[in-house]
Amino acid sequence: MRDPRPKPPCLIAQGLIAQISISYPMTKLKSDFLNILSERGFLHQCSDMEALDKEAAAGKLIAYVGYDCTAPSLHVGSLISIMMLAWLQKTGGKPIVLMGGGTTRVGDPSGKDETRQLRTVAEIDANKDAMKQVFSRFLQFGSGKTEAIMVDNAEWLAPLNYIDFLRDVGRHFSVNRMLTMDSAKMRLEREQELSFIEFNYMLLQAYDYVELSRRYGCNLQMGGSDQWGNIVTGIDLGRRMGVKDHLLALTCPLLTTASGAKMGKTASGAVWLNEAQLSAYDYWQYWRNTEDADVIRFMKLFTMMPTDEIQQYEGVAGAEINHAKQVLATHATALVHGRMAASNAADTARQMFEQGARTQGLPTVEIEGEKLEKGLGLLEALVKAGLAATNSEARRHIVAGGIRLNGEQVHNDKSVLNMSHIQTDGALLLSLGKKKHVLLKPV
RNA sequence: GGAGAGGUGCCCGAGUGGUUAAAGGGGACGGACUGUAAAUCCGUUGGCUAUGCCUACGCUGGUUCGAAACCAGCCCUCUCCA
Repeated sequence: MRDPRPKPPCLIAQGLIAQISISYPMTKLKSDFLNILSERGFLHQCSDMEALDKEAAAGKLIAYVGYDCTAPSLHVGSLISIMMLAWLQKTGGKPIVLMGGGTTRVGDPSGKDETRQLRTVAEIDANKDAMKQVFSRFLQFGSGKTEAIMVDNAEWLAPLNYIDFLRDVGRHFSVNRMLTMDSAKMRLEREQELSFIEFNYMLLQAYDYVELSRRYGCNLQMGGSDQWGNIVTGIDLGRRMGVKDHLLALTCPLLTTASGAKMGKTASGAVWLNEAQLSAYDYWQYWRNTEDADVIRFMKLFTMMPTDEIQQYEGVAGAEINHAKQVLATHATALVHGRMAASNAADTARQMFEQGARTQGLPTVEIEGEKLEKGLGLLEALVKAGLAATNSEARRHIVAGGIRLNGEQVHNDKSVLNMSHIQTDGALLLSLGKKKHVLLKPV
């Protein structure tokens, strides 16, 4: 689509985050919402900063973020947008959590190298149900003015009729323009396939925005910077389809660590928010291992710590930065798993790493007592504990000197575990490297 | 529909009949050093009941003592043409 409007003055080039604070010094922002977001480093691009500030100050923001149901849990990558919704609610706006029950059936090509396999509807629905729970930790749901609501775009997308949709919505889209958008351009440049179904994703997301605006008066869509194209397309579509509200777009930067790695990926996969996918202890560990250079930035983004408190940690080093990481981990974990779980994780880690003492708080795996009495091969035990994917991998870890049993390095890959290895706490401890520990408990 | 190029391990990418479980790089993991950080250095990186066996270079067959490599058919991607 052509955009007939002159570009809003605040529309900054991608990647030039710093410009926001230059062109919009904090004193000029009237709303708490934008002041907080700006101060904490959430802002990347905005379609009309002045209008957004005005609406926010007047308490008239109704904003949505869409989440596709591609996995049984959200992960750290989605956390930043959840935080934006939480801040919105705290500052008098109304958050809408949009579950992509419909759009996930199509698949978003944005930022993806290649087509992902289509998911079954049953899988999508199961994912959706599992994903929901985490939002209640961050948002107050209800029907009040600032209470959050959750909707599923399958509600209006699933019943769409193809011909009607083409005539009502499709005619507003220019393929010429769509091909120039980042999501499509990347595939085209890399000579990778972009299937028609994915190509349609943009239309559906644009239509979502229109529908949410009609149904709930939604006037702001937020998301990661990779969503910019989809979001402004929605704004455009809204104008063409006669939406009266002034629709707005706001994106946050796509986060990488100071050394350039994508946020939220570890060896064992994504950093999931649901306990079922990743224990609170491991979640705490993820944040504990933050790089020095990221601590302050992450405190601002992933905790609700007041900024003056965060400032105390600015520029610290050595033992102090280590302490700061613990504070970060505990605050971040408390948001997702609750205060209890967070402080338990912190205690467990303190005992394990600082005192070298094992505790019951470590991830625990149950094994058959009978098997242990007969003698359980170390390789099998490591696989059972989840410390190795296969016997061969377990063997390699042992040979490399990465495995410890009750704190003692093991060198023999033929070692056998039995009841004599059980310690007074009724379990035995297997460790991989310095950081991964699992208690094996006979049942 | 026609012509050409291509499909190799988690990713990129070399290999065009025989020590090829497949060079090199990236990533990841382990070790050393540290602060549970970063950087650096070293090692590992298909599976198994393991001096051997099985699986693997898009799929299916074929040629051969022997195939990722040669042949045929099919599938998929890209480029140009219609």
